[in-house]
Amino acid sequence: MKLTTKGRYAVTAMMDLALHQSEDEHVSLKSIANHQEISVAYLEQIFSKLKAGGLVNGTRGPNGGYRLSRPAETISIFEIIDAVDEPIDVTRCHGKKDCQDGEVCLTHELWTDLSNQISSFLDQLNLGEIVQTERVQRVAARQSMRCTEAQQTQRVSFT
Amino acid sequence: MKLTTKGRYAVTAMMDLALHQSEDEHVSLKSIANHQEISVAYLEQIFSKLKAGGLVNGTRGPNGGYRLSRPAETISIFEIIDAVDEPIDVTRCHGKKDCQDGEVCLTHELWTDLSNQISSFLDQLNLGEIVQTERVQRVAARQSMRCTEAQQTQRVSFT
DNA sequence: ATAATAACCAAGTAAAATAGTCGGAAATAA
DNA sequence: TTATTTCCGACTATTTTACTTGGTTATTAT
Repeated sequence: MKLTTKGRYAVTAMMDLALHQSEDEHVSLKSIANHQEISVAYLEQIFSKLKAGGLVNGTRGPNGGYRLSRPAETISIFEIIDAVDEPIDVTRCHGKKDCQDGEVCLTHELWTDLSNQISSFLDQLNLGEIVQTERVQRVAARQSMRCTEAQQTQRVSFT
Repeated sequence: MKLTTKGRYAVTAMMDLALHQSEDEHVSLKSIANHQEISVAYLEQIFSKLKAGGLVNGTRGPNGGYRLSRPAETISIFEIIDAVDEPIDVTRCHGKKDCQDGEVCLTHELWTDLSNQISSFLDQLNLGEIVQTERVQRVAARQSMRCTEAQQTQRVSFT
């Protein structure tokens, strides 16, 4: 299967977006980088795919950044991972059923069943609900403290 | 996550074992290699792990080979993959909860939930049941034809 | 006894995938 | 016009995967 750091980062970043975007404000990759300890350069790569997948809109320039293209409740975790990683598919032939001599192999059905299982699980989870859970709120609170500290030390090192 | 060719081959090979072992006969890696198009050398590597995991017993010498260490109905797919691949675990910190600054990251719970989902799905599937499905029986029949052909050509090339 | 067969074992290796970085260009707000 | 930010393509080090190679040991049939 394909569930890599990139996919995890994508979901994390999208949660950060859902947590911090407000009516008229955009969230910059820099702030996400601060919160989540991911480099801006790598986030750029991830967001170019998220954008291509129609999940976010970006605006350039100062005070620019990204926002979700639609309400968090309508964005599933599956969509996010799907946009960023190769498709989730645990079969070897990628569903083509030509695993052995142009015909299905012994275990073909098993892997497609598993693929479906994983996909439907991730598909029923949406960003909005997850972001509202107590646990996520708690972690987010911790992160915004961290962020404030970071900005302070940064200010000190500049003067 | 970890679900690799090795894990797939392991499940395939175990199904082959379940299909072909009889009361007193062992199944050689060579015959599995013939059926499933996996090299004997690679199968050896896989079976050393399956053996270490207590899933199969091997006997050396002519007419030797492997057999399941217990009834196929009591062996789950999860056990097989677990024995051969690294553990199925989609979290980044491998369950240690120290993903970020020694504390859990935003998405930690999400990945553990997914891990559990996958594990329990694979755990409820057992070799015995799967091997008896019509689909598997059909593929197995095709493979034993293939095998007979192979043996015939082999015989020809020797004389 | 000996030859053949088959598991057992350790190490090495080529290719692919992953997880990033780097250097710049274009847009936009102050 | 300068700082900020997205946008874009290419490059690269590391890790993982998917094997192979070259042997050793146990067992059976002849």
